Amino acid sequence: MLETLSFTEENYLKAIFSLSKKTEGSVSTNHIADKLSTKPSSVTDMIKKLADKMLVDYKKYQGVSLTRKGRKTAVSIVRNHRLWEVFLVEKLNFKWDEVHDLAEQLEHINSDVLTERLDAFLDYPTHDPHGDPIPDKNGNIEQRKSEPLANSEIGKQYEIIRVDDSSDNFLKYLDKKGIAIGKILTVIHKEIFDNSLEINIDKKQILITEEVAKNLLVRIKKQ
Amino acid sequence: MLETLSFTEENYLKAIFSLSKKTEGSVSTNHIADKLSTKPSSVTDMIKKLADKMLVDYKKYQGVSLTRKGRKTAVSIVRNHRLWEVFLVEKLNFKWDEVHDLAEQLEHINSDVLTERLDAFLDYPTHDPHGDPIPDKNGNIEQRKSEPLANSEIGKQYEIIRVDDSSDNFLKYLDKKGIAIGKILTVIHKEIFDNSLEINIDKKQILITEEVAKNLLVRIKKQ
DNA sequence: AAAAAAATTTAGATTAATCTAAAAATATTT
DNA sequence: AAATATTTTTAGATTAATCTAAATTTTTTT
Repeated sequence: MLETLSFTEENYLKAIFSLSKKTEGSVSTNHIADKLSTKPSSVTDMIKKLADKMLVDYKKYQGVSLTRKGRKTAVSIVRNHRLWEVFLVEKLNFKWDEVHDLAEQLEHINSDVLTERLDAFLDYPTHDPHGDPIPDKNGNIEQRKSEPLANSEIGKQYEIIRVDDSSDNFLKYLDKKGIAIGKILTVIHKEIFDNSLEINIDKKQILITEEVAKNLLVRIKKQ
Repeated sequence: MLETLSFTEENYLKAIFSLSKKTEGSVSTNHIADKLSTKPSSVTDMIKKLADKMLVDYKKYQGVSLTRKGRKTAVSIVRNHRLWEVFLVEKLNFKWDEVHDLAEQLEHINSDVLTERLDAFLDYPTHDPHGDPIPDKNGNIEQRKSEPLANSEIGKQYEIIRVDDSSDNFLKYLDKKGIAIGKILTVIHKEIFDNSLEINIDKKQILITEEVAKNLLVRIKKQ
């Protein structure tokens, strides 16, 4: 069904998939080049190749979007990536800031059987260590409602369910502050001047900047 | 220490390592080409590249051998391969005839930390599902003494500790006959005409051809 | 030791993925 | 709507890994 793609082709599909979630619609050549740290001319070449394989829709100068087939492939790679991240954290005791690069390699191992066995071995996890949803084997992605903590209201209680930035530095910062997926926090005060927040978490009061609050995705716990 | 090598370069090192165990000394271009299903001219090109990187010793028309550095790399890939095979069989319930191709991909994931974590997670296995020894992290390979069952003596009891052919077909044949690593057998009779063996295993008497007996490595249990 | 066979290397092409520099198209500003 | 800036594509090269076909070296046979 899904033909064999090169490592590089798979990475392009994944990049386009990831970018199209934000841009809604077609993705520009420059964006892809940025995301993959390559040059726009290289992107144009690869896009043509992917278009020949019916993985993307492409009209010159108009950007690209994934076809159904392209999306299916991309989602399957994302599924692999997130399952391997769970494996690395839960079974091999890696920290959540250490797993991305390894999962980038493991995700390209192409075997449906392996993926399903791994899924079962991990007891069918629904989210990866960063709170991102793991697509099911049919490619469906459960979308939990969440909002950035930056949009929160004073006095309300929230549960942290996801991070929107998975960079090492951000994750290590969160560790240091004792902020983690699943924790409950209450917003005490929002500073009008710089939008920083005073929050209560684990019975301690801490201050976080707006930048941090934008990248913490939460859902309301109770009023 | 060990620079980054391409997938292909790693496979050449592994092939040379594997072939030099049998040939003792240097490995010929044609043998490598056969092993990797490629052409001798391609092998020559790659050998030059590996020689430039000080991974092999090479003199035109004289074959190649691994340098200390090349051997170290090859052994580390073999270590990865065998650890992943153990993982696939013990944790993901694959059968021993199903793991080779997956391990061929997993072995190239380049992370010492990952390897050591995996080793610990599997509780430091010493042998893979085919009975091949897993090199330790320093590259030492424990050599258990063994002999082909074809060389066995009548009336003696042996333990099966390794298979010398890991092809799907051979492994499936062994499954069907109830022959597995760790089983104990007694040699009842050897037919002079074709060197086939009558053996007793799990209280059943079965007949195996010389070809099979050559590929079963055993060690004596008691007289 | 000469001839024949086999193994190995070289020369020259090919494919995938990339790049730089220049050209073309689109978008933005005045 | 013209001029300018930005984005995207094309043209032509480069590198890695491979191939075929021809040339060379080594080995084996006679």
